[in-house]
Amino acid sequence: MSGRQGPRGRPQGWQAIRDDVLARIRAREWPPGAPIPHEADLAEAYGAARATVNRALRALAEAGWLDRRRKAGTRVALNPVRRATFDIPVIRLEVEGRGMTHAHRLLARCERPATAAEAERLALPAGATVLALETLHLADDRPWAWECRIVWPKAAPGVREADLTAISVNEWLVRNAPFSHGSIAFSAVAAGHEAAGRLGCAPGAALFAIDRTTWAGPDPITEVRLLFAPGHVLSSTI
Amino acid sequence: MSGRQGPRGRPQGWQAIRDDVLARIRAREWPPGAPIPHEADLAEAYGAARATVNRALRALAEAGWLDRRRKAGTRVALNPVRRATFDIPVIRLEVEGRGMTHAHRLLARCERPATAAEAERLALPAGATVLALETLHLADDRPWAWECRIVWPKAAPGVREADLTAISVNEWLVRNAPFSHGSIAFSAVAAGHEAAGRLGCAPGAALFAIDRTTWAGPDPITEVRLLFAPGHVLSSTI
DNA sequence: GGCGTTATTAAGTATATACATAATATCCGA
DNA sequence: TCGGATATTATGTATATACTTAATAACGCC
Repeated sequence: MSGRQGPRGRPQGWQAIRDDVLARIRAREWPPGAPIPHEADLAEAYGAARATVNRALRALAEAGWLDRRRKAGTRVALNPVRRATFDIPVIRLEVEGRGMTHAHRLLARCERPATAAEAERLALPAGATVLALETLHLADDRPWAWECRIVWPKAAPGVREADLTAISVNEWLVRNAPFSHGSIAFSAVAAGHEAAGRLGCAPGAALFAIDRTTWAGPDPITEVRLLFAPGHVLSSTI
Repeated sequence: MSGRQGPRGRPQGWQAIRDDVLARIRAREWPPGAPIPHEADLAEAYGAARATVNRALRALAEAGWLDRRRKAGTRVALNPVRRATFDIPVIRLEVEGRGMTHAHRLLARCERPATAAEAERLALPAGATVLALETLHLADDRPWAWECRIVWPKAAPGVREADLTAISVNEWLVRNAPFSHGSIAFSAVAAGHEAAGRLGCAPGAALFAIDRTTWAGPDPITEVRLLFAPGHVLSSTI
């Protein structure tokens, strides 16, 4: 949490109000569940306009510290749900961001009809053909992540023609097939024989997995499972 | 992405501007890296005040779609970094949210000097005494997560006296020792013998792990490792 | 007392205006 | 031509004002 800095490194303006309110919440001056003064009162107390106070309180509400409802007023959140946010960049950038060099190999590429399960999950029309791709991402020439993906070419025009050995599907899609929404799930899975072979680890090793599905409006673009080499850690600050 | 709804379910006001700008970005009318019109121009184009346009563009910048810099103007983000945000509630609420009943058992509790590694990680004073706790969380009477935690009582006054069999440490800390910041990391680890025993799974099974450290200003509050029973999935929408 | 209508309230949004700030662009002198 | 001072510019923030909206509270009727 930062902001415009005043003479002694303290934020000014709405960020100062935000920080002061947060300090009072932390100090239990306004305990969880308790209502805090109205915007108008706070505005007067801080000698600021209501819009400025609104900006500060809105920021705290977005961060999960306050619950705000029209007419009901503003209350300190009862269950201080903390949000962890993870940036999900292109794999290449993730690797390079750790000071390693990235490379990828397109291990397999074929067009085939979607399986029943895939068609179900992605709401694909019956008998739809998908592009199935298998990519190995390398960091400093060592296996980093194994990517198994299906793409629905209808929702990603141009994939068929793209040279996916030069640019990874991952990156191609990010740049050429913007999605409107999707889901992401993290889990831990035991390496199967195939994964173990790809990633150069023992079968049964604990692997970090990311499953992601993305959509462009009503159309599914892609579904992917990423299995990372053992030891992978996804971290963030809260 | 939602907002105030107009007659046909379409957002109004600044959210309409946000959605329109986003649509143009998606349609490549403003391709990645390209500058978009100035706030003042957009305001005129949309027939709105600059503050309203500002609100819309700020929202898109926070979501990672735009890069904004004073004087330099506003550009479509070159690397559309998508952010996944996870709510990190109290474990009890997470379990109950899935329609199961939560219970916990305090397996161990002792006060001991911090190990060298712990003191290092948490910047504890030499020879500091920490409270070490081991808790098993149950969902519908089946193991859900195994929690190994150390707490620095100095930064969490009252923990020593708290009845941690009635309320889990997890929840006690959330309610009584608000933190200012911290770190969180997700990974996959193989179950050791102890974890396997606690969670009722085979040794070597792939477990989803969350490591978290929280601070109250300069003081470390707690460090915890959560190992979830096999099959645990952390999901979110993006 | 129970229930539906109305009044009130506090947040949400929109606007015009003004000034601040951080980059960039320009200019000018050595 | 280089480097530093200066002007310019787009965003960032603050303000007063006004109106909207959702939810609660009050009211009055039956």
